[in-house]
Amino acid sequence: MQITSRFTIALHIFACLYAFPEEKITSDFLAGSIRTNPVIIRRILSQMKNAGLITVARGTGGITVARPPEAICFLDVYRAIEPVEKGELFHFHESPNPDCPVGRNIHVLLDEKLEAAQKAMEDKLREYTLADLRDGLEEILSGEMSAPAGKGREA
Amino acid sequence: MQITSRFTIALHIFACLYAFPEEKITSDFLAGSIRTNPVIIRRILSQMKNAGLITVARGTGGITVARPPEAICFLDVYRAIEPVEKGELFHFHESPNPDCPVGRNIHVLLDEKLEAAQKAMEDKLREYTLADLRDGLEEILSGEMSAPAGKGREA
DNA sequence: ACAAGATGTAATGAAAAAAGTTACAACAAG
DNA sequence: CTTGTTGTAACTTTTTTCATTACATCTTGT
Repeated sequence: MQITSRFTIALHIFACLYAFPEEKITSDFLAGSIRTNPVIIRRILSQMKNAGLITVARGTGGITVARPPEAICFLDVYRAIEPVEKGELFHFHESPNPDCPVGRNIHVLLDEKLEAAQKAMEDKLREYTLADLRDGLEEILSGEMSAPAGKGREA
Repeated sequence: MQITSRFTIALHIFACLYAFPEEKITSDFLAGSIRTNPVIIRRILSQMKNAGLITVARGTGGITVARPPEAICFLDVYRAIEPVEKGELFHFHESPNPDCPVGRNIHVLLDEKLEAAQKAMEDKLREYTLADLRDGLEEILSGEMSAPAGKGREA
């Protein structure tokens, strides 16, 4: 099973904010870049707003990032977007047999280890910030300029 | 989104194998401990068999672990069970706009970082083996003996 | 040979979750 | 008060997971 595309969509949104600093970024604009429905975007924006990562201008439209890019890490975005059952990455079968010594203890037995694995991933997500995202994008785009799309490469 | 319960079911199966070394472990037996359908179990067994982690006795029934418990890590089990699209944990939206500089680059932009996060989790899963599982279970069960279930604790 | 008890797997269904869509109220600015 | 936007409810579609039934196949014991 995979982690929802909503997370990568959220990062996509930030990438657009840094890529088009002049433009007013609306949910329609973003939906065009991501190729999905504007309502999908608005729901994600809503979650990020509630998490205090951005502010959204009602009525007029437009998004502003609430903190400097160095101060928002991927984990902040992840947690804003994936508020899945108590934040547990791994899923247990609902009703193991309490009359079986294994069944009634399987959760305790595994919890610590699985949480450690989840934490390892989250710690890595914490290392990356929106500044990395912005810089990485800048680098890619400047590369695109010097070697434009299409096949126009000299022999 | 969460990782399928099939992974924790697989670990549950190994726990049973170590907890009941005398008994012949059948898919019916396991289904009883996990409280699911035997076919669910058989499909998981089939995956682990294909991955070379166990052998299953056809006809007569019974499961044997193919390697010593120190030689099978949680990641081996995870990979046997979750052969999700090229093993990618994070999911991208299918069709970002290729005419948008962000849309056509979002995948490259994020891939490295998300793979690093996934790898961090997998590296942690690699640290735990079935020997840890077996030992942890043994410890819990010996604790249960001295302080039996129910509320019979002395004041 | 064949009965008993397993596994292997296809086919199908039910339930849950994710993604997409439509519709419209609320809002801000010119 | 018009225009363009956000906020959100309601609903549908699609996908995925989980569960179930059915039956062919295999192994062993008699």
